[in-house]
Amino acid sequence: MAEDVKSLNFIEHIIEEDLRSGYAKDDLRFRFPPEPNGYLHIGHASSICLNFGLGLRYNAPVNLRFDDTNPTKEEKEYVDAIKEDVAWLGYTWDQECYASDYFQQLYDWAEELIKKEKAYVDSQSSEEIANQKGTPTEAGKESPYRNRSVEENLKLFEGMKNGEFEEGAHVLRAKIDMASPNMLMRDPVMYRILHKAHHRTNTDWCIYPMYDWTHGESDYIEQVSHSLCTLEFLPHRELYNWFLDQLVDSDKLRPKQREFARRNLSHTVVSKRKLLQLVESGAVEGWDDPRMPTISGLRRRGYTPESIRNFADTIGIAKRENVVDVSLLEFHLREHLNKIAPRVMAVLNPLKVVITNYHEGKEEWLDAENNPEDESAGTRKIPFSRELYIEQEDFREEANRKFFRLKLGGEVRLKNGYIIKAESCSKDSSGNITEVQCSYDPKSKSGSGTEESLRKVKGTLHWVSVPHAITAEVRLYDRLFTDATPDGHKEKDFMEFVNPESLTKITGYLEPSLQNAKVGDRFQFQRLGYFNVDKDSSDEKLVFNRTVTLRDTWAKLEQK
RNA sequence: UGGCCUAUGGUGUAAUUGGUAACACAGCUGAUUUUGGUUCAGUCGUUCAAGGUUCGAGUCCUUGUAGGCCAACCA
Repeated sequence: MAEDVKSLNFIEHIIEEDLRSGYAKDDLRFRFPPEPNGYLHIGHASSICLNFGLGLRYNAPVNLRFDDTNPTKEEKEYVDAIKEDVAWLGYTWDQECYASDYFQQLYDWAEELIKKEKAYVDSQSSEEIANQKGTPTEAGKESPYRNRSVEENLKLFEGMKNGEFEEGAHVLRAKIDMASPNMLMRDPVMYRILHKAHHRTNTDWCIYPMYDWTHGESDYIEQVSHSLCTLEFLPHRELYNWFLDQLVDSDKLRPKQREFARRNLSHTVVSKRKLLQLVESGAVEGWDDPRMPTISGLRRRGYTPESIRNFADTIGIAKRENVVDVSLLEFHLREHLNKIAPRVMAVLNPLKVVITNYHEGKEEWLDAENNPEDESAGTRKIPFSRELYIEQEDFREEANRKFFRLKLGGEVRLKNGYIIKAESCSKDSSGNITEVQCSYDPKSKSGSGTEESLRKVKGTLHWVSVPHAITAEVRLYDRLFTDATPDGHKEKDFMEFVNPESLTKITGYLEPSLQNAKVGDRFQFQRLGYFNVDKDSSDEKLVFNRTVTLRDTWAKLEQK
């Protein structure tokens, strides 16, 4: 513990300070409060990791609370997806809560506020109320209904609850201060009438509480100690506290709200609205499209929960605006996949190689290491024969010394196999290379221990045996946006930056051991990248997603 | 032109609360390597500006500047 050198973020400093000033460690409790109106994305992951990370750090419970106060947008489908995503990230919540479970308590408290003349029923239209609100630089005007009697307010409020009025006929407002410099304090709406069925309470209620009236009170009911939200809620804190002031019991814990900056990721967007737009416009195929920065998209793409948690941990949390480079996410992804992904060979852009001095019809099963980073992963057998596929870009008729791959007259090692030498090549009528004829050194077999096998050859290529290869659809993903900050341009819509080449589907040739790969299985296709089996796979057809390429210093050299 | 928040390498985050500005990524060199992967070694580069307090300021004060948030019966 004393060796824990990890520095604290500002939230942890606040908690440590609270602890020092007498806060009992057992009183610590956190919550992750999603609204079930969409899918979770990488930005939420940061918040999830923050709250659940705090729970782990202080051994404190963390509730999963659905902020379900708006039946017009919320659905059970989203509740289920959110639970799946949080669990997949590896976290266990203490209680599964719903703001809708507190509707009765909230209603009772609202009546108390009316009795204390801290709330009133306003019967104006939303336009009228908006017009009276004033602006940030000028005070608002008081509603003509502001001073209704307690009795009348009580009666009207009950009528609202009982469904006696049309939507929009009345609202319940807190009576605070129409001249406050904080617009949120200008008699905010607490309840509106909505004749809509709710995903949990069905038609029990036809009035629904607003966010501000619900959130802090839910925290209080659950005795959440630190209620963490994003920066745009900072002005809400005054109102959060005002509501608590009206009803907090001094022998109960009083929650405190603190705000942090939402995390933005380069080359993507993290906003439910924009994500929805991508789905509805057909730019992607759904919420879990592997190009989406949703948790479900990242999962399908092949990301591991560990990599996302490490990423969240590294970027930390603060109060300033930020755009985290996606390469940091990819670093953590590769770091983890490098440790766990079995290596296999697959050729994506095949070029046939014929080993002219290898017997026709002969085949050998060679030993191949499954993961050089993990000895316990063991070895497997891969077939070798006279006809092989290598990558087109691994052969050139001529090339300089920097090109470590196959060229005419040059030698190269076939991974786990033999050293071969390119003797000649064939071309089609338009000059494209169609086949390379090579000779092999029979004594150079990998692992045989012979002098020849130990020879240093600069290049090593991956390959598959033509007669043994199986095929699969391989989906190559590139960044969804061509710009680092697609939604950071005032005069251009983010949709203009959608990368038209973010998905390429090709046929790949794979070593036969992949025949039995299961949906979700992750592999490193050697020298190419990490791939996983997509859920679109069937018994007849394998589909692989490219999760991320390997780091490629050769590609960088070539660009120069 | 009201109120509030923020400002540290290219990016993100730290700095024992006033005491040598550091960590990770990215970049660049080189070594190792049967993956141009991994690993290892090295390297580049930072406190928004101007004043002030102080022996000493990223940290405190003043004034600027820049960016963000706030006028939904959304959350």
